[in-house]
Amino acid sequence: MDRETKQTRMQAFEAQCRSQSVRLTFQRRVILEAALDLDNHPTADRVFETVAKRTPGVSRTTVYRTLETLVRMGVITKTPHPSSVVRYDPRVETHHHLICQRCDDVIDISDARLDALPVPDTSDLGFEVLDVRVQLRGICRRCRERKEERS
Amino acid sequence: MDRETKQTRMQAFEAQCRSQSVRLTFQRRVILEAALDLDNHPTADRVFETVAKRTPGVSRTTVYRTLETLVRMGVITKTPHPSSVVRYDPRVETHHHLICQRCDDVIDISDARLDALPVPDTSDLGFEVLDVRVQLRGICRRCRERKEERS
DNA sequence: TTAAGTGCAAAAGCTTTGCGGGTAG
DNA sequence: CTACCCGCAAAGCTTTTGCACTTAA
Repeated sequence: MDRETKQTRMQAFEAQCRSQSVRLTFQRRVILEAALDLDNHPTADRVFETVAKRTPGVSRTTVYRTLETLVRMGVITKTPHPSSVVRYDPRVETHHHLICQRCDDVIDISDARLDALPVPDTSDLGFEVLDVRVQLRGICRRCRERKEERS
Repeated sequence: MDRETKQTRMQAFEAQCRSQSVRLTFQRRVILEAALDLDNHPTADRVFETVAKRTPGVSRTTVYRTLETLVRMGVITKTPHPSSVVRYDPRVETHHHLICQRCDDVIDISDARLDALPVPDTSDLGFEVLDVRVQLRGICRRCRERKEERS
């Protein structure tokens, strides 16, 4: 994420902490900074490693707890992923995913046409739709090349 | 899943086992049957419980291993889910999801208009798209009712 | 000052692995 | 017959919890 966007996001977070009386601690700032720097849907552990490199002493537990706090605040999100590890996503704006069926890798893409999809009516289910995202499921380049090798 | 569809699926599985020389064991049949009977993206553990009720003696390990085998064969899929537990899905045809941002619940929906979405061009990324699915992210009925209570 | 947050250690899930015995083809 | 599969027990990861100490407001 570019420096300017990141700075804006950090300021928004700080403002939100003040307005919601969530304590603005050193750890929370560092953890959010690390999350904003990681693309590709980092796990809590990857965020922990990044934080640990920059400022040793922050505990793994705090990283786990803080990421959940940030999700509840709406500052980051959890992203659906086929795997037994929670994935976080610092991108909060609408975007879409390529999902490899073979290696479970998830790649971000942007596509204006997909952003403009009409929202189907789900009022009969009582579900309030806030955001529409598309998954393109298939086989990624690496897996395709590997498959061709074998044949 | 209705009896007829299930029977067709079981027969297709058996045929695939023969053609790919995958051993057709008692356990594999029972585990696939249980998975086909479970909606709502069962975890391996839920499949295990269902199998255990019907035919005690099948081990949890075998359920974990077999579900992975079925995924590799393309008989079932893993479905992306925001949580630290793998979710399987017996539905292999295109369908879409409502994802609740508050409780992480994932609800299946069918929508012909969404099925017909144009496939964006991903050839520059070397990604081969096989299927397009949509996530409608928002708040489910139960969480909305709970929120209103609080206010 | 004090309620909220943190670190540590330990517990609690979920999933995988190694291995001896069993079985489908 | 024999390569593949199963069950068991144990290990390996990821995530959560309880509690005493620290700190932002």
